[in-house]
Amino acid sequence: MDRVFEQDRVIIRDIECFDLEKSCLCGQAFRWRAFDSGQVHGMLGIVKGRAVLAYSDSNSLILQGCSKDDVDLWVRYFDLERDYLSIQNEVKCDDRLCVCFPVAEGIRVFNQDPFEALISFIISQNNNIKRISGIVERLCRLCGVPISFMGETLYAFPTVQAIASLSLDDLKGIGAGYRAQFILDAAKRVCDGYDIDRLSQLSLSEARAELLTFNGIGPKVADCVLLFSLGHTNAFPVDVWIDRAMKALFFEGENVSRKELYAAVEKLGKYSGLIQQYIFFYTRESVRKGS
DNA sequence: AGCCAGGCTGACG
DNA sequence: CGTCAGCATGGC
Repeated sequence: MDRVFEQDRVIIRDIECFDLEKSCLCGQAFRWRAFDSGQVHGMLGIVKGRAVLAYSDSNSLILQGCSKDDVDLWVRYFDLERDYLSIQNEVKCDDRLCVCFPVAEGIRVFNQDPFEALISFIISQNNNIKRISGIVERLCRLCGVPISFMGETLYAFPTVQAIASLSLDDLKGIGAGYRAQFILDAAKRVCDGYDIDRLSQLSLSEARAELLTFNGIGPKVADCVLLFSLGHTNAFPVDVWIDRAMKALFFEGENVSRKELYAAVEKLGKYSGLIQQYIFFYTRESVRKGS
């Protein structure tokens, strides 16, 4: 995985197992969208206030608009240093999980900003991906820092202070509904000094217990934050899709208790969270195509 | 027109 | 411990 620097872009070569579009649109992050610059077609995103147009060319990832100083940030974000080849191969050898491929081939689990993940997944509860994306986007337009990129204005995910100083009506105005209070509570708590990053140092169960003390955060949202932003590759978010899929794949379609389900998850090992993304994508994809 | 969505809370048994 | 209504909103 070597890097080539050009004037306004960086080329990262020799990347295996990376389907950029799938990874950006599979529901783990809510701010990526397809974009056509006229010259290249790729994914447009903004992370930690840095905008980028990312696109693939054979085994290379090209980041247009990326400065030299930010390459490490993106390598970390896209989880490019992890060996997904061996993880995928192991999953393919599992009789119950192999059905996820090649549908889910190339999905990588991103390392998002923890505060953004915290707020985004609070919004995600009892909600659908399209509407979640809309609410997050309106939140960014409401109080995020504007950035000019590729001829348009993008908005960074708001700072902790920016969200903490919103009113309940501001949040209801962008469609957050009953989650408005949860968002505000979380932002105020972080603004008052709660250290989210510290959760990456704790064990999974300790970190879960911490997040469960937030108003509006339960087991599912907690695991999303831990998996998608804090490096807990064995956090395993169970939503309605995963619940159905796990029962179909592991329990012959029978209804089992949450405890039994988590026992099966344990056996998937330290990368169960990554496997969860394969299952999630496969399940939703097969529903979308009908069957 | 209803049902559902990357669920959680509080009440109740 | 498990179950369950209620919750705001809009996509389908």
